[in-house]
Amino acid sequence: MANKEPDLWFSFVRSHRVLIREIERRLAAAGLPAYAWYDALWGVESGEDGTRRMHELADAIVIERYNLTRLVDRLEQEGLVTRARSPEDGRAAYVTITDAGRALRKRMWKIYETTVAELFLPQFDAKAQRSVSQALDRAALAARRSSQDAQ
Amino acid sequence: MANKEPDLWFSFVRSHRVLIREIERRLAAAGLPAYAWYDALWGVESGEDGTRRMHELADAIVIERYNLTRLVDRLEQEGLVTRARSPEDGRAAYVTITDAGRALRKRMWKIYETTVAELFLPQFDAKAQRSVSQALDRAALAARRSSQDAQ
DNA sequence: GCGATACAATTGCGATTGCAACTCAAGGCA
DNA sequence: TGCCTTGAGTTGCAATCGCAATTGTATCGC
Repeated sequence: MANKEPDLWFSFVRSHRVLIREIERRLAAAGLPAYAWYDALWGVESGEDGTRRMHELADAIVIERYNLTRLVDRLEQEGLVTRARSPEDGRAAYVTITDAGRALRKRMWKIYETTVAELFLPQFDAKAQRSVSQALDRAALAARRSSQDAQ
Repeated sequence: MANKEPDLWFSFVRSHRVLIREIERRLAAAGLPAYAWYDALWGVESGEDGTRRMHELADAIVIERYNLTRLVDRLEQEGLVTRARSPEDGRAAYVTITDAGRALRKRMWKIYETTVAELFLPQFDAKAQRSVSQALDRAALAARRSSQDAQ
């Protein structure tokens, strides 16, 4: 996949794809929606009163705004979230999770968590889990900074 | 993003998204094609005589076959690869990289490698790079096994 | 107060992806 | 040989994504 040293990087992208693919496969096999829905539902549910502003949510789950708009459209159509505009700031849009949304997220979480706990986490001991996750967070931060610097 | 312990997993997916996004941004800023093309070009180029069979390539770069068909369509249209069928096995299709394909891959690689070397790799020391990449490979293997077992 | 600028969210449209079905060739095996 | 199953690759169509506007609102400087 590369012609030099960064094996770690290629292990990173390859394992990511394979694992996501397997999670998607198990979710689909259980008749549940795609992985992206979980992220969005959790992003909403974890906000104050199960509510979040759109751009805050987009940032949290690392998804482009225009895609979030339409993802939330779909969630709303399924009755998993509701939308509201803010009286204070006319630009702001808020998303709130519904009971159905919470229930679905929980069902997805069972499969999602099992898969991660079975295939991914056991490959790291407790100490490594901490240090690797910190290293990845630093990388994410560096990347965010870099893209902001470039405007 | 989750409601329990697997912080490592969420750091993993978050950092992956942010990093890929930044790589895409830099490639686009340099007027180069998307990240996916790099993968495909490298997958072809790294084969014997710069040639690979379709399904072998799909497997190597972790992409679905039907998507590979169309990705190769686009690469072929741009003159970056050529296609050929096998005389021995009438089912097999071979892809071969062209000089233009090699040149483009090299140009992309400069940006790609710089980004990874700048934002990602420095977060891990040499020992960690080895052990983490092994852990990720084990996870990928486990996931592949799991999906095969399920047929 | 008013125009220029910045922000938040959305939308039109073309490109890409995912699923399921399909074509054609190989490999059993009765 | 003839039939059935499997394998490799592709395609039709619907869903989703990405880019470049667009709309509407807030804020800043004068």
